[in-house]
Amino acid sequence: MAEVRSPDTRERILDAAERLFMAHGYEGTSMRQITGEAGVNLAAVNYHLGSKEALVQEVFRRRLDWLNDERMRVLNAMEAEADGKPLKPSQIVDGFFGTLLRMADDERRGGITFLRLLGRMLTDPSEFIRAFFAHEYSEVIDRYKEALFKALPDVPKAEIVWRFHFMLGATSYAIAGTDALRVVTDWQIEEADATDRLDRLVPRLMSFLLGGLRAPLPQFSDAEAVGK
Amino acid sequence: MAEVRSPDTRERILDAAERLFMAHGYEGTSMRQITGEAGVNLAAVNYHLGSKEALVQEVFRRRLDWLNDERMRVLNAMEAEADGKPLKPSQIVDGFFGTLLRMADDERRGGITFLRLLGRMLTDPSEFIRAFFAHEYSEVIDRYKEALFKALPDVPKAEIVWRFHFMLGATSYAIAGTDALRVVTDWQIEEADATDRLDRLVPRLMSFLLGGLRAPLPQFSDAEAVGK
DNA sequence: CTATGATTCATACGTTCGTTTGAATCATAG
DNA sequence: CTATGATTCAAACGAACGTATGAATCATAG
Repeated sequence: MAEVRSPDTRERILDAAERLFMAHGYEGTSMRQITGEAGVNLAAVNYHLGSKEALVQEVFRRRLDWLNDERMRVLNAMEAEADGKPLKPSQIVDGFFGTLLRMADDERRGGITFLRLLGRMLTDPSEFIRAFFAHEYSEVIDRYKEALFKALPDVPKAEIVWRFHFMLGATSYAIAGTDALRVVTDWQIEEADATDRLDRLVPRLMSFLLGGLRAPLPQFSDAEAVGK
Repeated sequence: MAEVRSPDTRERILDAAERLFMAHGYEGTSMRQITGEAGVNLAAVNYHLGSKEALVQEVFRRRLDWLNDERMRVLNAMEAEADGKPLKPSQIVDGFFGTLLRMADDERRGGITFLRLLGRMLTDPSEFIRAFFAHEYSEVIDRYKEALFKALPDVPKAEIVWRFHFMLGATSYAIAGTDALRVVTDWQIEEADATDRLDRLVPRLMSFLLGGLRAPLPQFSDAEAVGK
């Protein structure tokens, strides 16, 4: 009885799917494109993965399992070192977002391709993709929120949850890097290389996130009188 | 010779497409779904709009034209009032993002449905959609960036451009409102109504954006220390 | 009224989609 | 060697896709 050994066909499918889903989205990528780019037979996806839905879930799972384990490991280590005292907000933000962003330099973990894929898919409309993320992320999100509650005891919990949401948005949009609105313009030479660009992004994004997290609490104008 | 009168068929198609693109994305929505929901014949889309690509562009154009005109109008009014002096960053942020967010209450402008559609589509991978946004937005983006440069003369321009990018990301993710990671949890009662939720979001988001915009400049680890 | 052009309609075209099938090929155990 | 199960392969399936066609229907001008 031969055992389920599965050569690199499966991995080549996942790699090709990762690239193509990043470039064209889930619905915009066909099985024929994937198997063509991977250099395998069309039927190989259904044989090794089962279906297109199972494929995209596996594309994320093989990266997110490591990422969220690492986030947990980092948080546990920081909390052990702090010995019961609250962590600094910057530590927590770095543990969650910094750990993600450092994946860009690690080609074994998908590198920048996976980061951009994740940034785009977090707002993907497909119901089963949203449900998958919610399940995959709930534990680590809860732990980091608790750490922030403890680090910022004077800020209402609801406020922290909102700001966590905003930080996620700024990060996922930044790493998606679509430049949909061509925000980065001519006189910014750069655009050298995607990885290189991310090196310069990370410290800037972290400053922005911390600035937003520690911003003064909003003033609610009575009767919702708009602004100003 | 009868003139091109076009009853409300065209509008009903655009309304249905707006809802369905918001819920299922561009590639995930079929012409048959759209015409079914609109209660019109399948061929009506190609007759009134030409093609699916032209349809989605018109869905955005009928809202974005007004939005970006309004943003221009607000900025011009503020600058006229300031009489050459720099504006306050909070004014500029409110002019750009506040004007967008206030569309949520204006059902004639698409309301929250259009806001969520826009938030999701800004990271859509389709090439022609990105090109469309870049063209549609470039003028107003440039004007607001210039206003920020003037308002924050001590901050390097590149830094402001990055932070504009981050603000866009936080905003589009927030209004997309997918809750992909179920950030808003149980003990937050709410979830009453989508519009109601947005009322509470706006002041919080504005505080966050301003906090991020005015955050201390990032410290670059030596080697390649870029700006500052 | 009739005539004209705008709009709607049922239907079909050709293509591409995700998936399945069954035979061919490969690797390994006995 | 043969036997067995894992893997690959070419081919096809039915369904759904975006689009096009030409006749029917409608509104209005003369």
